[in-house]
Amino acid sequence: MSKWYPKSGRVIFHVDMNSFYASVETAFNPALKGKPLAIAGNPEERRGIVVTSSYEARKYGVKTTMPVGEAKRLCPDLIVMRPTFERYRTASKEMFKILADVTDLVQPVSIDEGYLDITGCEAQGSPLEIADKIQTRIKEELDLPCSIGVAPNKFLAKMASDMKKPMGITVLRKRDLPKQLWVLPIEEMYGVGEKTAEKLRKIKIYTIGDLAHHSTFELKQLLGVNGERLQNRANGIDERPVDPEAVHEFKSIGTSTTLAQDTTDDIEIRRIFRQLANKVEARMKNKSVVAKNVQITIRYHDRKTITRSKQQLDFLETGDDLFQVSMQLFDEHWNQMPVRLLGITAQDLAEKSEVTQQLDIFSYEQYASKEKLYKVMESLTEKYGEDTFRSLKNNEEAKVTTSFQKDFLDDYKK
DNA sequence: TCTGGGGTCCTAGGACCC
DNA sequence: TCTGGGGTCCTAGGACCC
Repeated sequence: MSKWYPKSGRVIFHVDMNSFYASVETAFNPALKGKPLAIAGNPEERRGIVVTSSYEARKYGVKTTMPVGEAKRLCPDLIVMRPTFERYRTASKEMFKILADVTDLVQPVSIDEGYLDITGCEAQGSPLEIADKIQTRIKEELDLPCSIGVAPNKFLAKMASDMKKPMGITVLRKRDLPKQLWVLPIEEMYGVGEKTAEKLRKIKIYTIGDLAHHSTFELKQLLGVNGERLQNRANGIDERPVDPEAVHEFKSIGTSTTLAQDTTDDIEIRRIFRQLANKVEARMKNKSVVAKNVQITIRYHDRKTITRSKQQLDFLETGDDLFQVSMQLFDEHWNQMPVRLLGITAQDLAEKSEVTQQLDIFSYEQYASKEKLYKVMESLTEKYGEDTFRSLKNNEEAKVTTSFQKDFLDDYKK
């Protein structure tokens, strides 16, 4: 084994693209190079917040989620562009192709970042050499900057990639924690947001080091299971594997829109729900999934936001179904106040193929008689118990169903 | 200058069953 | 006669991340 690799444990990379949208636009149009650039929505439609900005713009104090008006005040020469997601998706695919050349153990976590587990890649060089090769290729082939964190686990790799930007490579080993990690203010820790930082400061935790050394009992009381998890991470403990399959295991598909103007108009609201339903349908079709639960989101004039959801008896897949359920939820729960945002989310998703197969088993057309179907259902209950039988009907154990079908059901079929 | 849109995970209460 | 404790499902909301 190469002397560069630890004798035990893993070597994890976190690759983080620097100001991704802005960088892609600049690669696409080099005339933008060196200019203060912000990618943002349209202020006329009340979508005018900065999504990403170039480093030149950041020098002026331009930040993500800042309203465009404010950003322009801070930086009068700011170039503001609408996002072009197709471009970002293309660039993202190319970037992940380069990562896949190093190892199969790549876990994309968003359009512009991912983890790699390069344990056992000695043949390709030391971790630093591999990181450098990745960074150089992404720069030369795609003209895009990235930062890479190199560490024994995901959390440390994530924190490390954040330490030198743009175009940094940072190694963070266990022995580096006191000097590199523990000195950071608590709000810079991944997983600690505004609310948690506030709670932690109240018990005199100001740095990641303070968190690492605090009473675990008190942290659990304050933050539940998250307290212990955050403390473990602060101590450099994080066993989560790099999972290349995780990207396929999505749990919901949703879309929402902020209205150009608040409204109480029934017709307008129906029209918007219709559009949202169609959009969700298209994305569900694209992934070949169906949904057992539908959730709507209503944000009112005062930004107060409610969600309402309903579990369905059957799996839903058409835009019509989504629209009907959404309108029903809306009519039941809308308080008649002006609406700012509306959304639909399909939840409890299942593969369409599995559900279809599952439905087959319980649809009696394929059996010689109704009695035979009943017999099958009885046997299923006997074999698996009532709870499992219910699960089968709910398609939670399609695999059991499949094996059952093989050694049992055939006898009863036509 | 007023705060987008896409997600995940966790918590907590009530219903219901055993 | 009015009472335990455990487990799961459903619903709503909150925190966090990019």
